[in-house]
Amino acid sequence: MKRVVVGMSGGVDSSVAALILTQQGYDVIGVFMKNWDEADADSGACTAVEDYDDVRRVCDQIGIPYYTVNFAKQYWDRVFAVFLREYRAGRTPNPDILCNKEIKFAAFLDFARKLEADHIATGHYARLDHSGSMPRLLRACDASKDQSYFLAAVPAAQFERVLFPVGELQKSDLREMAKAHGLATAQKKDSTGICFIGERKFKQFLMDFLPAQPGDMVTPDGNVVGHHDGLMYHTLGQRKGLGIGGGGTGEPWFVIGKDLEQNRLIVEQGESDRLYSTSLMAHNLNWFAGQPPADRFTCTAKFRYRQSDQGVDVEILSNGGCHVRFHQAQRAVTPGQWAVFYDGDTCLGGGVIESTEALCPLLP
RNA sequence: UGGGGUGUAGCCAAGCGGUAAGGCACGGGACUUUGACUCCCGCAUUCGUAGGUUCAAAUCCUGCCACCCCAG
Repeated sequence: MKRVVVGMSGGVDSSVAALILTQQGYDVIGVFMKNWDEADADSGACTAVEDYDDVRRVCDQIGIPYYTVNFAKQYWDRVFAVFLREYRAGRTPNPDILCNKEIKFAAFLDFARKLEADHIATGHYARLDHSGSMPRLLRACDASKDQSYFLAAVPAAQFERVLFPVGELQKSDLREMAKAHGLATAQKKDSTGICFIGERKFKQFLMDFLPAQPGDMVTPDGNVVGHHDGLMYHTLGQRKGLGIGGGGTGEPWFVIGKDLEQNRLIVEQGESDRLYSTSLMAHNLNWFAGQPPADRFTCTAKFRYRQSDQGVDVEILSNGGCHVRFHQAQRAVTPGQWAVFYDGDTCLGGGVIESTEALCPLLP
């Protein structure tokens, strides 16, 4: 009997993933990862305990053994430290993409090997085609839940023994299945926020690790219109949290840039053309096929989770990066985030956004 | 000190005798395995202040206060 170790979060998706695997005749072991040690007992401190309780309940219900494992050290070193470094550098990282690469499909994979597992599985909404020499990552059948974006940094080899049991399901059917089997998590609300850390007041959370560095908020022509507590607490295209309003056109204000040298946050009132870009440069590329489809190719891309697919022309550069030209100007494409490429339902890979070319230069 | 103007929520701002629009900000929620965006809901028993007129005042009258502008 093939053995599968399932990463269980305490949510409904991984619960059903485990259920499906038992139905398919696998020898299933549930494993709950605890990767974040709560520093202080503020908001959401107990959710990890509740989540593990749910994992235990579900595993008892479907009759599989369960374990818990703590990757807090690895998470901190390989994910969170990078996350903080990126923020310090003025970028906006995506910790969950890194988490998948470094923890769920690396540290966890190694752990499963020690349990002599043939496969690992998670509750991700994505599909893997194992028919070829290399695994091919495909979008989930439920397009509205597709999470392939978050998997774009994982080297293809790390997917060789991975199963995504819920990738074929519609979310509504998955909920029904959980309900039909009376799973403890059937009605549980989907969790959001940074993986293993959870929903937080983001600025407050960051402040615990990146102390305030107050500076001015200025318009593109240099008028000081307010003050900020630190550039790292804001990201491109952001509206909330600026605290400025009134006067002018009456429209809301948005972050359109960061001036690291002078520690100034550049803001503008209304939907600025300056928020739009026509191309980007990316590095740290990961291609599931082992290499890009060609030196130049056309495909679709996403620059953030749940964005609709955008047509782009990709040009591979000699330095290992790539230049991505957008068919249509894109709003608030942000350095540190990931550009992920698709050919139809196939996820080709992705890379970290290094810089963008503005539709309208910020400085004349 | 004369003359004029303005004072409505944190900020803009409608209102012009009939019982406080709207926007921004902010708060809450929805959406969402990053950060964002977006959407929905909430947000002045009260109109600088003290009186007066009136059935009824943010709206009219008077005093006072504050700020702005022009004179000087």
